[in-house]
Amino acid sequence: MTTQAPRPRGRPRRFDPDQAIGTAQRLFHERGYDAVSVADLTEAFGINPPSFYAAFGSKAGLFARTLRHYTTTAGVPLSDILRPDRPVAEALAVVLADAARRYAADSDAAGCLAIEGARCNDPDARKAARALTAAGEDTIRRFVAATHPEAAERLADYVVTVMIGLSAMAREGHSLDRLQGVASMAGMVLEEALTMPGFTGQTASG
Amino acid sequence: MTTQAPRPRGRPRRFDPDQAIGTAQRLFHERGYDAVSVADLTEAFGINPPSFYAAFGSKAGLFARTLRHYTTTAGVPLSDILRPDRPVAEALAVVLADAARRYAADSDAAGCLAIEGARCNDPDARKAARALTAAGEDTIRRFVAATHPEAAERLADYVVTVMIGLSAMAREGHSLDRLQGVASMAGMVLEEALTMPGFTGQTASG
DNA sequence: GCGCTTGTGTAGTCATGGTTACAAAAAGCC
DNA sequence: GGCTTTTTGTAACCATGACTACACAAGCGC
Repeated sequence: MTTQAPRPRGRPRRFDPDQAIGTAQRLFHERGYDAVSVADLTEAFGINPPSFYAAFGSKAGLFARTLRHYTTTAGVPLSDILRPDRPVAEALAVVLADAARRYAADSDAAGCLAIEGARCNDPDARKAARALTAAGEDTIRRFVAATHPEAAERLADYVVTVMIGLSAMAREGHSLDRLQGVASMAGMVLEEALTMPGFTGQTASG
Repeated sequence: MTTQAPRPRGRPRRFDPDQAIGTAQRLFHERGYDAVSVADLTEAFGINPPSFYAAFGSKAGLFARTLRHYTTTAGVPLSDILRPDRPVAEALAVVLADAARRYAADSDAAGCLAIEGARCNDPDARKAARALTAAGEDTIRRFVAATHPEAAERLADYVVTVMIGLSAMAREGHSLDRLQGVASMAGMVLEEALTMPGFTGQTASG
């Protein structure tokens, strides 16, 4: 239902940028940002470099658009899971379980596109990916802070750390079962950590 | 005290390979394998490419030697911590706490060289790094299996996942305090997971 | 000193990878 | 049908990066 105005004007495009973004998402997810070259992309799209740059500006630009599409499509739906009325520990456990499931769902495109993209070697692409992961971290922290302000940073740090680890383990080829095992183990500590008074980080200092 | 035999034979080296490995370790740890070029290395060593290749064979070869040096120098000493007579949960918690401390100790060289190296784009370098991380994972799994065979894989997966996450968080610049907070939180679940009967991975399947 | 061995310096090769100049093509507008 | 607009295809450019050919230098054994 993309409203398709009368007709743009000049020579019509020989390819569909939206469809290309889907192809790009698959390639970036399978091989990682750095390992996908512009040549790979143009070949997969069936176009030549000038069309690529006219449509997307740069490889990092395409990646930014791809990330936007990914979050609304295949990423962990944090805003849906972290409803304000939901028990905090339970909701966070669901986030971890959902991440495990999604990251291992497609063994050819394992892990989280944003988390993995945040570690690539291109500054622009990295920045785009980090913006997404930072937004996710903020969402988690604010969700916890609404009811447990003092535990928010710690719990958000923990959940994000485990998610990053899960994404890496998924990319190493670990099975869904093993990821789910880690996620469920990680979830067990959430309740306890919430109700722990004065838990401000020095418990392991001895 | 490196026994310095009579004299090697031909023209003497203008540089010390062992010292170069120390320099390489710093560079690789600071910037990551991919982001360090052979030109960077030769410049840092004060030599030219032919000397580099004569001494180390390839960039990945140097990295392999650097990793060996790293494990005996700055890596988490798993074999020392995971003594067979030690309570399992306590020992694993120490591993996590030690990782947090080490990964955040030097903000210019954050995270674990082996864990991060295992995600680089060069197949040979990746293989060398993965051999190390796999050995570490095996050490953890066998340590747990000695007393809790059924929990070994799950606990090893969990500890490794958190360590990978901690390394990533350290590289994002998170403070020592925050990493220690995550590590101590992650450590809280270990005891419970050990004593949980029939905990074989299906708890989150509903 | 002469040959042998080994390391060094100069100056490259070769591939890859992101990006672009330029002219031709394909449509709309009038 | 000409003018304008936008996209396309060919063919590059330019930088980087891993690696090497080759001749010379510097030590040892004799």
